[in-house]
Amino acid sequence: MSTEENTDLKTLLGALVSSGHRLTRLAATATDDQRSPAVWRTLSALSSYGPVRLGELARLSRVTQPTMTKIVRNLDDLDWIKRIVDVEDKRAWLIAATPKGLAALAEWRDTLASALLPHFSGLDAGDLAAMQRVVEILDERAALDGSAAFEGEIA
Amino acid sequence: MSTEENTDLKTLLGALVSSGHRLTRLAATATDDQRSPAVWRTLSALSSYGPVRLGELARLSRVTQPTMTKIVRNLDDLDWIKRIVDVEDKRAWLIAATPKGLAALAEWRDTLASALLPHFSGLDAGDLAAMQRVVEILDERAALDGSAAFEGEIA
DNA sequence: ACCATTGCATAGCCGGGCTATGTAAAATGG
DNA sequence: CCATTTTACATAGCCCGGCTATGCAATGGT
Repeated sequence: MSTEENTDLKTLLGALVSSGHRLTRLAATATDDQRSPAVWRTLSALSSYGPVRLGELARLSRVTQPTMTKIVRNLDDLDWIKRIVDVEDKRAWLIAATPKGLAALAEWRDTLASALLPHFSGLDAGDLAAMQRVVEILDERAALDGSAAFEGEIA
Repeated sequence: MSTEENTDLKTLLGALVSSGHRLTRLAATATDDQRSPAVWRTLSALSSYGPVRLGELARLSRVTQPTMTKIVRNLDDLDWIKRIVDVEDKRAWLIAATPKGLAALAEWRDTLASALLPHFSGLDAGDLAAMQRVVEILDERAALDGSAAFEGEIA
């Protein structure tokens, strides 16, 4: 991979992050959403990884443990997660999404996507394919396990 | 556009927003960044639109005016923006990015993108093209003017 | 048994979000 | 011209998600 290609990828990555920020605000204003990205991100992680320790959930979400403690307390109040005693370690909690939480996540996605639809009308099949591919790339590369595993393979 | 295609686009949009959240956290942890997405988003908007009123900047960024007042005060303290008296209206300020602010934005993008590169190694030209296209779509559709203009054209 | 490490909660701070309110300037209408 | 309404921004207060630092209890190692 030449320097020029690296520069192109670099430029793209910077632009992708910026565009993502913009999309985040669009998403926040497109619906009367009372919850933050952190809530959905956390529920999404629980949905993907199943019950995990609070500290591990923090790691997966790339936030510090006290931050995750706060988020989890919030989700607990909503009955969107439940705490499970980790029988192997009395210090630890396993955090699991409840059916109510998963339903809320699904509903959020649906409501949000519906609200965003008008902003993205008129895209052709090629555009959809591009979006699909980028989602795949991000899910693979921005996920902690995926990223770590990939680096392991290269190194 | 059939219902099925709408469903696919809906699913994609929801996934894209989620993936974007994940990328945001990756970006936040990939660098020792002391500034938030709001700072960069605002500087980026000023870079794109040139000097605008504080209220208009809030609108462009999809946040409320008091929020933007805070962000602008922050940027002002850093000498990354300057306030310009709007000669047409004594109540209003024009907010412009300073060269120092624009340099900081460019440096952030470079530093961030460099830090992200290892996570995204091994992508092929098709992947880059997909990312390029998605950035274009988001910039066009998530931007306030672009989105509004497009809706106007359809209606 | 003792000590270091680990897991989570708490404390404190900051900034970005919001709604509500206040002040001054500008626009509007009689 | 003047009273009223609207507009532009600042301030206040609240909440939440970030962080670092610290505390307490459990666990692991020697």
